[in-house]
Amino acid sequence: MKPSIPLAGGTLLSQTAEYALRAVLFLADRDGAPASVDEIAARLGVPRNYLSKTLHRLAADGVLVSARGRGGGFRLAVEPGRLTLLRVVEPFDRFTGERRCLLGRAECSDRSPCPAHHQWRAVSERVAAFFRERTVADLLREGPRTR
Amino acid sequence: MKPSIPLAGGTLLSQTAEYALRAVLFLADRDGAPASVDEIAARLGVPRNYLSKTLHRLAADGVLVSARGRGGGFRLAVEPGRLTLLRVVEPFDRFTGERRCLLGRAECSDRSPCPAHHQWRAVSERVAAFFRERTVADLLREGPRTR
DNA sequence: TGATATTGTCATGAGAATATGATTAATTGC
DNA sequence: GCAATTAATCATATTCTCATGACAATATCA
Repeated sequence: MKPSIPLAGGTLLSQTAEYALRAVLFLADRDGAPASVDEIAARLGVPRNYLSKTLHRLAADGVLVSARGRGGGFRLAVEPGRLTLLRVVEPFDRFTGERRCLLGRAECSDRSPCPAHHQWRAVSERVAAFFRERTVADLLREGPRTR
Repeated sequence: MKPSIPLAGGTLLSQTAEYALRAVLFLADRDGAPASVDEIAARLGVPRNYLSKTLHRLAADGVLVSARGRGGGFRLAVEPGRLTLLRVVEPFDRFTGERRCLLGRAECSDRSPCPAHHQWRAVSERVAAFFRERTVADLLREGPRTR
């Protein structure tokens, strides 16, 4: 298996979700022109058949469109500016907003929080919001928008 | 295996690291008095032998102190105010600061960034900073400090 | 010394994530 | 219709995570 190449964001994304995101960004850069799995896999340096399944899944979810035969391949099914990162990533990594209480309290919610609740919530919500709100176009646009 | 109970931080921590963190928080609350694996496992509702290995690892890393025999158990080896979350979590989840370029650019660094670089860095660095800078005491202290 | 409590270690297993290779199915161009 | 191209699928392998159960090692107490 892959030895220990660090994931793109620490522990933020599984390998599969990272492949998906990178493939989508690659396709978004080509603006409409379809690319074959072979080409994408070679460009990204990821295993071909594994990527194939991943892309197939994205197509099933309406993120990509696939076409067989000559001149076929994959292309975006959604305009980059309307495609959130969450849509790309959620078929592979479950990004439930749910959190479990770190202190193991039976009762731990926004209304009756344990001491760690708000701090913990703040970080994980920040990450969730990033994927929920940023679009593929945002990532390709230079502006930092570091918020 | 565990079916689909959401992890404590979305995808931020592995199950193992979450066990470790919760155990450490539990111990920090007891202020010095050692607790046995049996007790901790029962309280947290996590598998006993698995937790045992996890705690052993923390002891080997100097985060906990273990003692066998009657009256033994585990206790913190470090004052909660000086124990960062990173020290608790890093034996299990690699939290390297490294990131891989999402666009697959050969050259992608802070100095010559791809368009996605800064935005991606901002999120993952936010998470890394949380673990690096917050201490166990911080999590037990009520204050939101939501920064 | 012997009973008991406790951590430490080992063997093993199920299941998920990741990966590879071979084959099948659909589409296009000639 | 035939060859080429390309996605889709299938079978299988490898490695990692999470977990369980048994037992060994060590410390305490009476």
